[in-house]
Amino acid sequence: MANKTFDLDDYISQRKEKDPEFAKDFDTGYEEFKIGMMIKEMRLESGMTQEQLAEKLETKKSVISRMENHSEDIRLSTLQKVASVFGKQLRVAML
Amino acid sequence: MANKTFDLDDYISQRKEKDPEFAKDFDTGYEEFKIGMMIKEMRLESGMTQEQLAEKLETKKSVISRMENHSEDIRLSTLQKVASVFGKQLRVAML
DNA sequence: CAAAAAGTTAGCATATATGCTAACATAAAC
DNA sequence: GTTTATGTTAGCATATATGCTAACTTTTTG
Repeated sequence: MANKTFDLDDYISQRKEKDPEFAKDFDTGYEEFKIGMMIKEMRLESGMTQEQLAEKLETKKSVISRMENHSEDIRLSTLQKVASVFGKQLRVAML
Repeated sequence: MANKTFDLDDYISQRKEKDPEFAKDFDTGYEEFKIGMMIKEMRLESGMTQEQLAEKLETKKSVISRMENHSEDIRLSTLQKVASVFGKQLRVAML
């Protein structure tokens, strides 16, 4: 799983099958919820604590917690910073 | 071309080959520049003026121009609104 | 259990995306 | 070449993402 491609929509659809509660939240339109999930997944995969991620992003753990849990929106530049910490490239597409 | 998948990185690399000036701008790190290009491409493909797009987004044409040309960053929610106007789904991935 | 580590939340400060107007520039239409 | 449509930019107002601290909760470790 170290170098997997994390596709958000795939993740969502798979998880919706297994977890009806999750599906409900997502369908209600909590878009940022999934981004937070994504960030958390990547952090856990890389074995980091919130504080370690925060250090790499030159911020504080409270900021990471907010991003993962209940931030309402996020800037593209912030997502890019996060991606780069994980050695990933951010890709944005409309399809 | 009506329903094409617009992959940003592919677009960038293709264009860099043909247009060294563009490549220079991109490599300098103007990340938002490419998002603006993407929005403009989609608008033109759908045959809209900036003003028409602005109306659908309930804003003004000056906002669209700024987004397309020299905005420095953009919120994910804004990108989602734009995508939905074009009947597209926004996809974000780190890979 | 007790202590330590990790994560959460509230509240406020600051930076910046977005909203808007108005003046201007450029291109299209006639 | 003069309207008309379209696009650009500057300046300012407003909304909100992000930064930070401190108190708290939860989990982990011994």
